[in-house]
Amino acid sequence: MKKRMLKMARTPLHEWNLKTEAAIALQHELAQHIVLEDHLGEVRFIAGVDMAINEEHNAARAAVVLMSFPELEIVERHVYEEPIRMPYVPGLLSFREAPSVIGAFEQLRQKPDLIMVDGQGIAHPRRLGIGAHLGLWLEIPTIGCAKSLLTGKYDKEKLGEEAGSWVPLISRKETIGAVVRTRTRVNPMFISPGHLISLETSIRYVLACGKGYRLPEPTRQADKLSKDNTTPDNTDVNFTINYSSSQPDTKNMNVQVNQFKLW
DNA sequence: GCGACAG
DNA sequence: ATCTTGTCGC
Repeated sequence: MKKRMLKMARTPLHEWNLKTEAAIALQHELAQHIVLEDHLGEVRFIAGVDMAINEEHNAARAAVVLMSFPELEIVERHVYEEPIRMPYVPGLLSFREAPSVIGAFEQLRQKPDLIMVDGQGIAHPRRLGIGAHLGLWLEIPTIGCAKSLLTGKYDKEKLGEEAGSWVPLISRKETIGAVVRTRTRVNPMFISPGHLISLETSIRYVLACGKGYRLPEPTRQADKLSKDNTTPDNTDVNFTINYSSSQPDTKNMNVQVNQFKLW
């Protein structure tokens, strides 16, 4: 029997296997469609996504964890693995990671109201970091939560040491995000709206998802799931492997597990 | 021309 | 991203 999952099946926005020049041109084009006003309804479910790479096995593993809000309890967990498609190129991260993340998202039963992505939102050279790109593709509000800076400047002196303090991230005279102290005396996070959300609201949700760690809980859980080879928890993990990303439905195995270690 | 450069 | 031991601080 087949499992029901979200059918986001519609005409694909675009191809993913593009040459550098085409990818850059596409980012400029897509950035024009980003909406930075809040288009959120009641937020009951927030998803966190992250990736892990295993060069040795040429495997890319994407993880998505759906959590209830504001309780922040795990509702669903999915891991999607496939061959690595592209090398990492600063500014073109989404072309390497988004396809896998989308594969993981297609396993979700419950559609999230908000997504926290590991990487930049619009705080990107062409204003289309992976957070913004995923928001456009999925048509769901997204927030970019990066652990380091890609582009932009900020007043390091004015950033307080206490959790909750933040300063704007500026680029070309414009505010493209915020440098947020998510934990006292710990390196800040670089937050920027992805799509269908404002910067103020983005910061609000990131702080509301804080559990005393540097990473907001949804992202932290996804990070753990993509890296850990075992999951000694209560909730099961849906593990899907696509052995041929070039031919999506050729070989695909999907299993429920609570213990896994494929590398 | 010279650096900087998410994960 | 991944590698990789001990160690400083609340």
